[in-house]
Amino acid sequence: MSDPLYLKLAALGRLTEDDLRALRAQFTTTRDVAAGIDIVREGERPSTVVLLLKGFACRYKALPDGRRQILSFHIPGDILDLHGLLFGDMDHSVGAIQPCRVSMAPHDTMRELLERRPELSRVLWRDTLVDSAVFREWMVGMGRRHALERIAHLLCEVYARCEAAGLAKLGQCDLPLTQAELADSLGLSVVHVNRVLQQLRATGFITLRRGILRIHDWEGLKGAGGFHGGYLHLPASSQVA
Amino acid sequence: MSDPLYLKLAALGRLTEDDLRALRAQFTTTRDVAAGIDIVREGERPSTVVLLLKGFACRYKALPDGRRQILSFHIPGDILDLHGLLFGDMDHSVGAIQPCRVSMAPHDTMRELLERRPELSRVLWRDTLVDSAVFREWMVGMGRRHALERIAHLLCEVYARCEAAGLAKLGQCDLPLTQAELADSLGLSVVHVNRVLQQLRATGFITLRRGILRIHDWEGLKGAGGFHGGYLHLPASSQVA
DNA sequence: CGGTTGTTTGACGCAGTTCAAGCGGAGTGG
DNA sequence: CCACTCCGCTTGAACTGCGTCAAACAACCG
Repeated sequence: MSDPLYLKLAALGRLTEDDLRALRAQFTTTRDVAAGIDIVREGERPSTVVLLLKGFACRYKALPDGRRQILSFHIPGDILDLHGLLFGDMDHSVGAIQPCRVSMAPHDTMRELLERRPELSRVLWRDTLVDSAVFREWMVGMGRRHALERIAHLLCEVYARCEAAGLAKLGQCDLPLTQAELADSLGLSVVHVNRVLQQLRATGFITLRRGILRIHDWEGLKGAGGFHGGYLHLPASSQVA
Repeated sequence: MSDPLYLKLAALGRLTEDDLRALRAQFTTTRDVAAGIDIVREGERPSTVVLLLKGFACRYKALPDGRRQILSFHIPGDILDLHGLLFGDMDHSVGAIQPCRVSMAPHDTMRELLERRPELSRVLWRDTLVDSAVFREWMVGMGRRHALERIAHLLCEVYARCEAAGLAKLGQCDLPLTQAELADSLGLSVVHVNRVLQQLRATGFITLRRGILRIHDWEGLKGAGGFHGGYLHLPASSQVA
């Protein structure tokens, strides 16, 4: 089935067709969100779980003085606020980077469903653990990798995930991020991101224009970023790494 | 009950006495680990879940060239590798900072137990989500906070967690970390950590000697680190924040 | 075609790193 | 009980990766 949710969850456990359909059926309503608008906001107490159907989104936290840190990027098929389902409130925001289409499942029916289907619970739990693994890898980057390694690593990660989601082919995928957004996700300044991207282009590893990322030398880029994709727990079929 | 596991899990859901006892009973064997030794190692496929009973531990990832990033600190009551239970393999290591005592529960009986007790599953799921929330906060620190804010924030976090676990009193708790370990957790160099700690001492916020952290000005330290403890999801009773 | 948003460039400054050396306390062995 | 060693802490000086500021440029959009 081509539904992005199916593709993703299939990699995380042995769900029956029935489990999948039951879960998918929870997402009853649909909403479009314009670029730059928040899908879930810090401090809110959401009453639904949000599934991203179309577009790029990002998880972020803002400091009172305007600094902000992007915590993760999300692509179609990602569930955006399981945290809210388990805790009731959000300690961070999720914003639309492109115009996005999202779908909502009410918390109460969702909880009932998970109660009845332990394997479904486990798969969603694993999903949140993969998010954790990505957080950890980003921490390594921000704490211990130089700007160039950090950027190269991020590009590898995004590409690998897009490929697994069927959103990339032939070394090419969407990457609709401004350099400011890249900077906020990497803990760098816009100016520095700009200069390092030029380096990566000059080396011939990538081109990045108009929101399209082309990887010309996957091995080179992987090497530059020290990327090993195991932590993403992608299905073996699409193991670019 | 004074068991550190009970204290912790009680804050994460409405577990029955029975649930708690059943979970605790899973941890059948006990092992002592010397300081500096790994409790779980990256790449391993552990067959048990490890509960920390005594001592400080840290989660970390090492880069091939010797750089390393500490990802989180752990105190008694923390379960160290639920990731391994859900995925089978570890993408990072956990090491003992002090001499530690740990207890092990076999994966297979653990899985059975969770199958039978959905509320227990949910509580452990929440536990991993709190870890995630801490990761996110650390990312904000490493990406967007200056050294002084970062260190102050970490000290607040550790103290708040120790207090909730009954390991702190009167603004004082154990912090058996070398400055090298602090540096590796904050993405800084040892030298800089040293200098910034002196600043914090000079301001009168803290003293830190022989592994004992004394906080003299909680509000001041909180302010310096921009700390708000909500993300830790501690029980309201011990909400220092 | 003017306004807005994103990219690029240059010059300069600083927070934090690196290197190198000295210091102090704790453990060990003679 | 002292000498030796190891490890962690501290200091100073020089260096640099990256940030900041400021301005020009390019692309998009109504």
